[in-house]
Amino acid sequence: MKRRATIATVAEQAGVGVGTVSRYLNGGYVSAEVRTLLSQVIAKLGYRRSATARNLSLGQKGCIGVTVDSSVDPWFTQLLSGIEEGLAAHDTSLMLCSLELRGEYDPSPVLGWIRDRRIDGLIIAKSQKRERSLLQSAVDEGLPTVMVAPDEEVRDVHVVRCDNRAAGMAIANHLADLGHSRIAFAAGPQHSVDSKHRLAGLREGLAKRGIQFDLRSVFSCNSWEAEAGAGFAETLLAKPLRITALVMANDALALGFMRYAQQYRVRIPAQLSVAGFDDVPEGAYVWPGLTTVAQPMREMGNAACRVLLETITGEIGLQRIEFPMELHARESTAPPPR
Amino acid sequence: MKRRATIATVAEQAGVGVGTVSRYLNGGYVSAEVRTLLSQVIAKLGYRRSATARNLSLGQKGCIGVTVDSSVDPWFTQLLSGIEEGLAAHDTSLMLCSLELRGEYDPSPVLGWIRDRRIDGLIIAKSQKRERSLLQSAVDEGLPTVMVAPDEEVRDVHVVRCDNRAAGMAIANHLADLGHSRIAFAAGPQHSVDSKHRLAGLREGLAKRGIQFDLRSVFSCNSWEAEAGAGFAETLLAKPLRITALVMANDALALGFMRYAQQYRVRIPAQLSVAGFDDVPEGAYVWPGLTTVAQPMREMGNAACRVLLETITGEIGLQRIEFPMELHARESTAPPPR
DNA sequence: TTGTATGCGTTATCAG
DNA sequence: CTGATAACGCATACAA
Repeated sequence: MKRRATIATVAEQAGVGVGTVSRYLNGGYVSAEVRTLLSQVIAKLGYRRSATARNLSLGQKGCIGVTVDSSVDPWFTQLLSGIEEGLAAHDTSLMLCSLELRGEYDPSPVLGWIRDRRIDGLIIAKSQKRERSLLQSAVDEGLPTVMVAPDEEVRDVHVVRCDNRAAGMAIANHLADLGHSRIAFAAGPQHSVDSKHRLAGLREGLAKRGIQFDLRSVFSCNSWEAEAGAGFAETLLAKPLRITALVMANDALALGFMRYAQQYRVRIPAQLSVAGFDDVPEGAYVWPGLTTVAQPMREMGNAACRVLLETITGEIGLQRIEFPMELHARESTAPPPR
Repeated sequence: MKRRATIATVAEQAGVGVGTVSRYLNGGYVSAEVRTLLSQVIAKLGYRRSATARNLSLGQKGCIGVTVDSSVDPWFTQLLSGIEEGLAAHDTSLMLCSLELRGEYDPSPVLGWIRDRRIDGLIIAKSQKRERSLLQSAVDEGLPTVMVAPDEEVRDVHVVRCDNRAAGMAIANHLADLGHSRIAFAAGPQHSVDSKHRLAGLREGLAKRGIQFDLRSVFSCNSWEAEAGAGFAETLLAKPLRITALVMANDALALGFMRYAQQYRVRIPAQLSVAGFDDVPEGAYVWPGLTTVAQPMREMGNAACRVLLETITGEIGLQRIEFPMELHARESTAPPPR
């Protein structure tokens, strides 16, 4: 098996200098005759330029990193598609790393990316408190970084997120329109600002409609996972229902809740309306379909990508992009029982 | 902002040669005193070695590619976790690329990886006929490749897959045990060998139990997607039900079917038992929970990774690993109505 | 054990 | 427009 052709091989075969070949490859000055000659030689040799060598010479990496708690998360998966779309036609690859594997949190691979400068930029999805060290490293190293839907307040890096407060208000209006007045909210993780904003929006929206909503109607699942939603259902449904509508802090919780509720013969939405946030795909593939407020995940991924690439090439100021969320009313909400 | 430290900087500061520093970094011969000296200098300078330069010198890339139709697929997502686990502690990164974005099939990014030798190895998940060109390129370039659950017969590269025929038989026995005798099967894409094997196993299993199963009981969805399952439900349920149990070629189809069926008040499993294949997470989070035959996706990912890494370093013969699938009986199957 | 010199494949600089 | 030549940062024979 003979050695792979390099730029030098091409130059030699064509009887020109390597500089000329390089210029040809990158679209610089080169005479028409040499141009056709080179295209032939390259085709004959099957030459491909080495991305590694090119990146070394250019001082870049040719890829960005994307990290998230778990790549199994359907929300993230949608975002990822958006990022991939944004990357298409940009000759930049995507490196992926889950922070939590087999239940163990280990950010060291990503720290490795950052320290060893393996990536030109970094997208951190859905970060929480524990991602602070990661963020700090990225900032310290001056690595272009964008956070998507961070679940904390963040400065120093680009942020792409949604208006969770408005989303809460959208749900409030939807439930008020249906005629509900006895409504409860089940929160996510304790320190989640997303959960807090969604609740705040809900309260504000209900207040505007003249519906009172006291703190005894606020429960907590302490998690974003479906299991927790099912667990909450177990405790809530153990006692007689005092509410006609339940707002879960996200879709996963809502789906977990519905699964448990249906198992125990609670009729949704006849007895109880249920709503969530995010609009993960499963919500549309259960019965009844889950009413929710959608995050435009793909658009967010696109935006994150665009901002990151622009930061890598030129300089642009710190971006803070906020997308609206959109109510998707399906079958899990209906007028309350009389 | 001063220039980044290189191996030369370290060597100079420590008053040794670059070779020594390199050896220190890679665990070669170096005296104890120099060793401690270097560790101090490196810490003080905050030196990190460049992955790019190292890879250029070593003639490797330090990362593998993973590709699939769509990274949104929950089946793939589980596999991906397994791959990530297998990669952990191997100082190898993972590049990801979906073949189909916005509904357009475009393998060129992956072809770019292969031709430009951007990756040390490639994992192709769930490949179909249209991935043949990709596979061919990989083989031509001599790139270590493993296919996971290919939906065709494949030679020339490593294969990690499941025993779909046995899975079909497992479903057959399960339904026979419950007392079903009027059973139908809804196939996936036309040329899918997985779908064919699952059907073959089902028929064989039923035959062994003395249950007849004619070709009029075989339908086709021509797809693996939930929408198709719902579409199939629409046509099947338009006529009076002649069957008591339905086996869908995979979980996504089954979930789509169930969603539609429940919407139109078909009681599952009271009127009709439904089963699928794969065991995607959603199957456990709908009501009734979906009876299915599980693929051990994480283990498959691990195996694919291990085989690939071994192929990259040493030479190992062509592997063909087959995992058993495992019946997960949940609530969507029950004895037939009397 | 250690230091030197060379190679890895490109790009960029700068005289021709 | 073109062709040497110097980076790019590291690994590794080979000589010391």
